[in-house]
Amino acid sequence: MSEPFYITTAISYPNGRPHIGHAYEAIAADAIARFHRLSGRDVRLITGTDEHGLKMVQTARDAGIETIDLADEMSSYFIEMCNILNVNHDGFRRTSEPAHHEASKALWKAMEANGDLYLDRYEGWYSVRDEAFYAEDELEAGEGGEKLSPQGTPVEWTAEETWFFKLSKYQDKLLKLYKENPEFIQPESRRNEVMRFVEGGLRDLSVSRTSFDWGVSVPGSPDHVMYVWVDALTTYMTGVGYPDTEGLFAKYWPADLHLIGKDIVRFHAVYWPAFLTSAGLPLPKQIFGHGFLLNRGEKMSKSVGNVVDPMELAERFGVDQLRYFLLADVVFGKDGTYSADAIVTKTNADLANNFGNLAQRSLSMIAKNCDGKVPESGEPSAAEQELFEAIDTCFDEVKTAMTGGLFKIDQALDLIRERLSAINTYFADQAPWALRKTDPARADSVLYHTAEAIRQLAIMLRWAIPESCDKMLDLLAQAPDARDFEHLGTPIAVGLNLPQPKGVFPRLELLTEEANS
RNA sequence: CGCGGGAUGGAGCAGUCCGGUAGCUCGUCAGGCUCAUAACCUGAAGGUCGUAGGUUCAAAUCCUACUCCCGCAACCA
Repeated sequence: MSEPFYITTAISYPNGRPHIGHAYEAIAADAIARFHRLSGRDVRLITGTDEHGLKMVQTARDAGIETIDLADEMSSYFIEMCNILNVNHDGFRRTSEPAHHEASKALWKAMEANGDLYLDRYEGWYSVRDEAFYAEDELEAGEGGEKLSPQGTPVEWTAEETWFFKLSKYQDKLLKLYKENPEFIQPESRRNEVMRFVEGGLRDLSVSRTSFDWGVSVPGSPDHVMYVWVDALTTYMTGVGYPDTEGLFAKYWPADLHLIGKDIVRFHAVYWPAFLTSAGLPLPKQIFGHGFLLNRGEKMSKSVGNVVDPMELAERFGVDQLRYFLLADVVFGKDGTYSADAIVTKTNADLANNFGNLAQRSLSMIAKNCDGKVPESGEPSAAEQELFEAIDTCFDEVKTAMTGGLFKIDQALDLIRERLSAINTYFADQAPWALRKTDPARADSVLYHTAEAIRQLAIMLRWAIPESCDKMLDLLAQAPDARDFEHLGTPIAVGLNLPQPKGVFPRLELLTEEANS
């Protein structure tokens, strides 16, 4: 039985269409999931949408439609995005689903049974826009002297009855958790931020609202709905069958990784483990807060008009081109920058030139000179030994980069790029087109080893750009079930009939109007 | 003293935790090859690593002070 690996993305708040940041997170999660699948692990990837909360209600009201209709429409775009980007999830959970309501209530009851929930009054200046309370000294005066939140949104004095979660009780336990498990929050900078926050003291958390009813109702308190984060985080368990703790849950929980954006690290690294501890459930092994993507160095923003639809990018540049760019060009964990120019440059250099052209030049020689069959391998010379030693090392290094708990995705791809480049160097040094005239057997040997090297690299790269690597492996006539990491050691068969080679990565041209966008 | 991120050859970045010949990609220049997607290979030019001090045999890397840029609002991972 292979070892389970359970990974989740954050669930997206769908009061707008998905943007490049959602795509980035989904792609990264998919790449990590695929890597583990290729390694033979039993992987489960769950994503979804967090559809509750006042903003959804308001957005729907503004549009003149029912909230659920808005949720249906918007979540469909997120599902579509996953399909288009080849994000191969094992479940798309929506918080509006009945099963999810059941899961959230079960978690609530478990926390209540542990004595961590109590009813109290909450009074303060509340901003509907921010869905947050503010202290008097945080407020600012507006132009007419009215009170505004620090974000400049209107606030009103609100007193409501609300359920509290005894977060304060978990301060020491959380700090102990962070200290004993440095990998629990990554990268390092995020971990430091969280630790500082918790060290500063935790207050009990208001976990219910009575001001609207679009959410999961609180068991025994029909006037209350749960604070969005209580039910949003529960999605990770809904995705493995909770509250049923047999079956999927027993197998996959706790999650190996919650991949999230850096803005919601606090909810995942502080509230979530506190909730779970309270409910007597095991904690996820790691929270990883990735960075944000900046459009040409600027934060994307509707007012600046630089919000980019990831589906349009995929359409324009290619799904794998977009995936490769985001995974390879952004240091995982840090903020990154994207632009049409950067995507074209990076994917042309690494995919079209370094990889695609390598396949094309070698496979077309096989097609023309070897009757389209994989030629005899011959005795490996020192050049081949050196090449394959480098490729073997590459896989070890890639594995280390991807499984060390730090997910050095960009480094892993860089290692692969280096080896593809090494194959190009090998090919040019050996010059099989010249050997063809002087030593045909040796030329065959070079072509054989080049094909074999490409086969291995295509397998190694398959988690990042699955569709293209599969095309590449099609050109090498590899069976669909012979494309996992365990097949790296099964060399391509001599005499195998290869299809007519054709380019896998077309070169992209940057359009004039894209030069500055 | 609010918090955080950043400043490294023309551009974009890694390296900074655990001091020891400054690395990668793109671009530029010169040469090679002609199997290939104007691609591939070789070589070269180009940086006193934001500023000023300090520690050290030695600092991009540690310490101190300072300057500049960007987030921490909104749509948002």
